[in-house]
Amino acid sequence: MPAPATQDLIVQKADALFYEGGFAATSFAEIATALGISRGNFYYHFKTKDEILDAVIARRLERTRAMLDRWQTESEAPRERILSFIRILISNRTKIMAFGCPVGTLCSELAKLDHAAQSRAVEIFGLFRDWLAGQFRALGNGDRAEALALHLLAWSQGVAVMASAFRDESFVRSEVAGIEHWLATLPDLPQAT
Amino acid sequence: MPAPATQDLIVQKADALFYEGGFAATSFAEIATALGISRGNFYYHFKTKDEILDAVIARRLERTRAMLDRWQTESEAPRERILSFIRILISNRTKIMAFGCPVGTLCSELAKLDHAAQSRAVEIFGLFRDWLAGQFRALGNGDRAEALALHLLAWSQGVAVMASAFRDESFVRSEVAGIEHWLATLPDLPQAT
DNA sequence: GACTGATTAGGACGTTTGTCCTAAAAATAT
DNA sequence: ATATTTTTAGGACAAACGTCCTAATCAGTC
Repeated sequence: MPAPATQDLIVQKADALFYEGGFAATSFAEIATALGISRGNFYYHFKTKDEILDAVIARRLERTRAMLDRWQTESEAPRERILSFIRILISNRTKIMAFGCPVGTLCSELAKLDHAAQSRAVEIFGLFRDWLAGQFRALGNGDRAEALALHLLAWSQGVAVMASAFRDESFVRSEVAGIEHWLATLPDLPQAT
Repeated sequence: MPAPATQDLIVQKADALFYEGGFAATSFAEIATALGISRGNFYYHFKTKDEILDAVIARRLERTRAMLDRWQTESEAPRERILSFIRILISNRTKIMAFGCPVGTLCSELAKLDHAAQSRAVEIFGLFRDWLAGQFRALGNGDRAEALALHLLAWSQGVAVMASAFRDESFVRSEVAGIEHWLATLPDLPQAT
C-alpha cells in the first residue's frame, strides 16, 4: 500500500538528469546507474521512455502548483507575490546559469523533437501564466493581466537563456533589478469588488 | 579549385536539421538521406559529428556577420538599424513558433551537453551584442550600451521561447510592439565627437 | 587514351539505444 | 511455515548510432 520509494526515486533522478542533460541525451542506463538500480528494475516501473517523461512532467506540474500555493499564502499583497516569482532567478541562478530554465529548455527541446508531451510541458508555463495573471488582475490590470503575465514570463525566460549562454551573474542581477523596477512602476488601479 | 558543392550542401542541410530537430537528435544518416548522399560520402567531408557542428556554427557566424553588415549599410540611423534586428521576430515568426530561436536553442542544448563548442555558439550572441551595443552607443548611451544590448537580446530570446511554447502569433506581435515602443522611448543623447 | 587525385557508394565494426524476458529475491498474506 | 504477489537483477534482442574501411567512379592532366 505505501508507494514504493523506487518509483519516486526514478522520477526524481530523471527529473534532475533531464534538466541537466536534456531529455533526448539522457538514457535509461544513465538514470539507472545513477540510482544504482538495474535496467530491469527500471523497466518494471516504466515501460517506455515517454512514460518517464510523463511522470517527470506530472511531478513538475505538481511541484509548481505547490510552490504557487505557498507563495499565495506566504504573501498577501499581489506585488509581493509576483516578487516571489521574480526572485527564483536569483535563488536558482547557479543552476540557471548552467542549464537554463527547466521549463523553457524542456519545452524548447520537445518542440524540436515534435514530441506529443510538449503540450503537457507547456501546461507548466500555463500554471505560471494563470497565477501571475491573477496577481495582475488583483492589481487592477484586469484587461491586460494575461498580457502582463506573458510578458513577465518571457522576460524571465530571456534572462535564463542569456544567463546560461554567457554565464554572467551580474547580468542576471541587473535584469532582475530591471524587472523589479518594472513591477514597482506598474500602475496600481484598485477596483471595486 | 572550385569548392565542391557537396561540403556546402552538407553544412547547409545540417544547419537546418540541427535547428529543426536539435543537435543531439539529428544523426549522420538523417542528414545524408535528406541530401540523397551516402554515409561514406559524408564521412569523406566530415570525420566526426563535432566537425559538422563546428562547420555549422562557422556558417552561422559568417551569415550573422553578413546580415549585420547589411543592416549597417541599409540604414543610417541607429534606431532604424535596431529595428532591423527586432523585426526578425516578425519575419521569422513561423519558424520561431515551431523551433524557437536558432541561436538560443543551440546554446541551451550545448550547455546541457557540456559541449566544447558551446562557447563558439555563444559567439553568435556576441556578434549581436556588440553590434547592438554599437548602435546604442551611437544613440549616446555610451555607458549603458552593452547592458541595453543584452537586455534587448534577452527580451527577444524570451519572446522566442514563449512563442515556440504557446505558438501564439498575437503574443509575438504584441511583444514586438512593446519592444519597438521601448526603443522609441529610449532617450537620444547626441554626444560630441 | 592512360594516369592520377578527388569524390562517391556501400558495407562492416563495435557501442549504445530502448525494449523485453526470465528467474531470483523480497515482501506480504494466509 | 507456506503460498502468493511484488520487486529486483541481469541478460537478450533488434535497431540505430558514430566511425571507419575498401572499392568503384568521376574529374582533370599529360
